[in-house]
Amino acid sequence: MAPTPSPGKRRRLHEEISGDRSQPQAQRRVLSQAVRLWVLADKLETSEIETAYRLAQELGALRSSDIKFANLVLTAVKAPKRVWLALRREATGSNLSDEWLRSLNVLHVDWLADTEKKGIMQAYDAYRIVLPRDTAESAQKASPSASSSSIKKEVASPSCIKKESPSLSSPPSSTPVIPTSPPPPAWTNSEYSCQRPSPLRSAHNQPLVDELEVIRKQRDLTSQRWSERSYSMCLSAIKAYPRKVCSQSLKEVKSLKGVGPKMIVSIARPAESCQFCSSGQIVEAQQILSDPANPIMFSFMELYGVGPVAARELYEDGCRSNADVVARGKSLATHLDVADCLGILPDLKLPIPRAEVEEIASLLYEEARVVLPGCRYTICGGYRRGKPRSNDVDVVISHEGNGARIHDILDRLKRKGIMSYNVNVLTHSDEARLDAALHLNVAEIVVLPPRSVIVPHPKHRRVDLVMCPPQIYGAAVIGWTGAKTFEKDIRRWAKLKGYKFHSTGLRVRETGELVETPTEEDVFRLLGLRWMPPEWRNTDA
DNA sequence: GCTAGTTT
DNA sequence: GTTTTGGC
DNA sequence: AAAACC
Repeated sequence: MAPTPSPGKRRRLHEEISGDRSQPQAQRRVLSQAVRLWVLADKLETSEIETAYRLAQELGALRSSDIKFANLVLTAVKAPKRVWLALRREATGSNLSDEWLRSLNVLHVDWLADTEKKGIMQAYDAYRIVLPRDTAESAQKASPSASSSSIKKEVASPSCIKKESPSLSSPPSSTPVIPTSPPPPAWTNSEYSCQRPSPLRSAHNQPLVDELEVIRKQRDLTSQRWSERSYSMCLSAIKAYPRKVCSQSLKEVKSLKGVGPKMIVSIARPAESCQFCSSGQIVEAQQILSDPANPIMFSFMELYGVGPVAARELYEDGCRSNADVVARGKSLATHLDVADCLGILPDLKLPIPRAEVEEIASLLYEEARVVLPGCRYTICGGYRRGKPRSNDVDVVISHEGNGARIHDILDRLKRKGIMSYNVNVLTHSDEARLDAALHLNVAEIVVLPPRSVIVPHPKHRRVDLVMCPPQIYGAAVIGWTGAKTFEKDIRRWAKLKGYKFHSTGLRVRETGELVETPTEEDVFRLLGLRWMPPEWRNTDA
């Protein structure tokens, strides 16, 4: 069996990496901290090695104190065999396996010089030193095509994309989006994503959006908050851009709000040719994915209750798969019992089809209407934005000034065996002194729907049940519909207009006075925003 | 019961 | 050059 | 990382 690469210590994030991180901030960040460099000493003077490290750090990369923390190796040696022997020599002290060594990108030192000279991270391929393989190893190299192609097939078959449109007939053409009553406003180059329509998938630039998303996730993983925000904004600007990003449109792309100089360097060379168009890839995104640690930590972050810090910790603890996480036996979502948490974790990762979202929502409504006669409900979240499959179910229910009844609803759901876990109940009585009746309550629960035609194989599903009075219903529905960047921008926009926007209501900034918003349209009108149908709020990748 | 940090 | 970036 | 502000 192929031994897993002495998985133990791949690296421990930035701690072991002596990168003078106070310094490279304002620098030309041609490289990023995703590059952890180690230089092979052979054929280099001590001073040359030092210069290389210094240059790499100046360009924004990290200097690795030991090969075991690196993901990029530079060498002046060109003979693959010699490089391979030197690497094995270096690796013996750290007990690194051959397989581990092969996961490194080994490049000629010219890569660094050229990267500096051209002012943009150069693609690896032209500089790569392909490590030789001895015959014993080459046997196991041939096989994995079978498994990888089957995975690819599953990913590449999003026939799901336009599968079920809920009520209306299928769209005529172009974008796989559920038709909506009013057409969205025309595209504008705005700093605020809430002012322009964002489709589920970009008709012209989705591959580019996906590349940017890789970098965004890496910034998230490494808790670089503002950089992550910048990539979110850039990505949503390009997602909404109604033309293809190419050398012809480059001039206009450069003028897009949220697409600054660094992003332009990533997307297109300073010259009029376009890096992305020619190679189909952004070098840094490929670099991030080429380190096997990153996809693993990204997948941990998809688990309910795991954020950047926990993902990094899991990896450090030696976890490499979902099964490892469960086997580790530590609770993740802090409000769930360890056994419960680990038991339902696999289920919670599975996407929920639209029909099941609707089924679960009506189950909740059946109980809610008994407790709160005449209540209304709206299914929000990704479902409302037209996503073919959702990660969870968000339902906003109106109540006539009696949010305390949320516990009655939960009791009923529990008695019927629909609610399997109560994760958390937030009774958010924001500014309670000012508006005693205006409560917004959120129940974060896990539901196991009964078997039915629509749900032939019931799974545990995450459900957010939101209850609010009619006066803030519009704000709550906007707040729980998303997407994330849309929410952030509508709040920034509201600030600009002298309001404070929150899912618990729209308020005048100065006085804190509540402005009633029974419908979403009220919020848009009061903020001076054109109506944006939910299907066009897909600002995130 | 508090604070700090993390996650939703 | 400094501040803000959603706001709990 | 970008943009608005000063």
